[in-house]
Amino acid sequence: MARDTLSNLTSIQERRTLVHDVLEALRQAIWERQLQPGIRLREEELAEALNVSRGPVREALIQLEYEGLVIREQNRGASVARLEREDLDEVYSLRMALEKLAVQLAVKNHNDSHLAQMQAILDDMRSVLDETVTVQRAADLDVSFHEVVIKSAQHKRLHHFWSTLRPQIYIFLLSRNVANSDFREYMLPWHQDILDAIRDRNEKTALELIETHLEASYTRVLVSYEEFLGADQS
Amino acid sequence: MARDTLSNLTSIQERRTLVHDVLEALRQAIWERQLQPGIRLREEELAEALNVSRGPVREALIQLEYEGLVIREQNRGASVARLEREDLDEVYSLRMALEKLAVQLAVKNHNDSHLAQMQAILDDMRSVLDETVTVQRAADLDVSFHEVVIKSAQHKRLHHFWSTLRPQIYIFLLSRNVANSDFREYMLPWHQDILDAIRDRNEKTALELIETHLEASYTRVLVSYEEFLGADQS
DNA sequence: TCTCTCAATATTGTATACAGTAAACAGAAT
DNA sequence: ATTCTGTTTACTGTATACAATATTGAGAGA
Repeated sequence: MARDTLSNLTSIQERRTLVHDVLEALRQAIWERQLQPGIRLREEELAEALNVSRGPVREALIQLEYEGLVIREQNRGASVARLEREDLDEVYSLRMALEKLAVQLAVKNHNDSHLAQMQAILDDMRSVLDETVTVQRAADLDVSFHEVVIKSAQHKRLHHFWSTLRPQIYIFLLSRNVANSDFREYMLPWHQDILDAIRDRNEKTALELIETHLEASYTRVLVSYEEFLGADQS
Repeated sequence: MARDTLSNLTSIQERRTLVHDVLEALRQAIWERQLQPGIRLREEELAEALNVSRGPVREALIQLEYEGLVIREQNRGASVARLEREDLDEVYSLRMALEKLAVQLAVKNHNDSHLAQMQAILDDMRSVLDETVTVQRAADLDVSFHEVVIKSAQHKRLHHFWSTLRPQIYIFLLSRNVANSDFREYMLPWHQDILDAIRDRNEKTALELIETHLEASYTRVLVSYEEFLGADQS
């Protein structure tokens, strides 16, 4: 069989494990607030609900603890993490440190594929300019752009650390009340500038941009997340 | 019963789980190179050797994967990670980013206990000035000083991330050929300066010091670790 | 009424047993 | 000889069963 025929086949979806499925289900449920902060996550209960055994559930909970979505205590089980204002501060300060390193490396190490991926996300943002868009969609676009920046740094550990932060970043972004003006005035131009600076290998500008951009993002999210926390109490 | 009576009791050693014991055993074995890079880590084999079941071993391997000491592949099991020169670069660049953030926060958030802990470690370093000292001991002192700096930042996630890096940092430090001159010319004065800057809340100096110090540490470790890798091949 | 003790219960920690996957090998076909 | 193919084998992935721990609540004593 000819080589090119083979390479035209869409690659087989890699075999997934139950841990993976459980992880996705739980993350999703936490993001959608079906599983609210503080709620206990009993291994057996989850296992029954998801039609798996305790093993995969347990491993998923371990992973979720790493991601900061779940708290586990010795002999006392797991519960959905309550993310307070201080957690927002921690996540964003760490994110800042990681992404600053990332753009510095991205300027040197990016390749055309990375640039294309970033551009594709920007195009997606542009295409939804005139539609009303869900918070999830907005958060997806935002997070995925930054993930490509991280990837273009070509630094395995950096990517891994950042990925660990991602689910929490996502939670905070979900508190925003997105409007179309967000995309027009904020998401699109900033990200475009960052992409340009990386493409032009302009380290200084890229650094300044990511710093200002993340500061601004933090300020906005701080407002909406505190609102959310306040509304939650009453 | 009086309050002070209670507070005088040394706190009960928290109940440890088998995962914890397995983790320590495996980390130690990897550090001591009893388990060499590339060697396969079969769950059942380890379980038998350590007299536990596969469950705790499996969880320990997951944790060790996070720490970068072990590689796990779908359906193909785990093996001891080979840390190459690029891994050294990754670990140190990340470490730099994290510790820079740490000292910035430490300057603001440290308390007297942290300063005392740092001073105690410096005293330990001073006390071994005239003895011959093992690499392990030198690495312990070095790493533990930096850990206190991280702790004094009072940033849970930062500490957690750094702790994940620690076992790898330790591996690299173990490649050094420590001499007493190291302590006299290098470990003691630099760490003392960093402590002073943190105590004096001098952010700028603290930042410059940690940066120069880690650069210097990287340069030294790079030499000894490449030597080690070279010797290993032949 | 309050505190203490002790059993009952619920839930995690651990062990064992079974199922599924992938590498390794031997034999057949070319 | 070499490539293919089926079978074996060794392991991880998953399920179930048992042990240990921590919380709860009821009853006894002050």
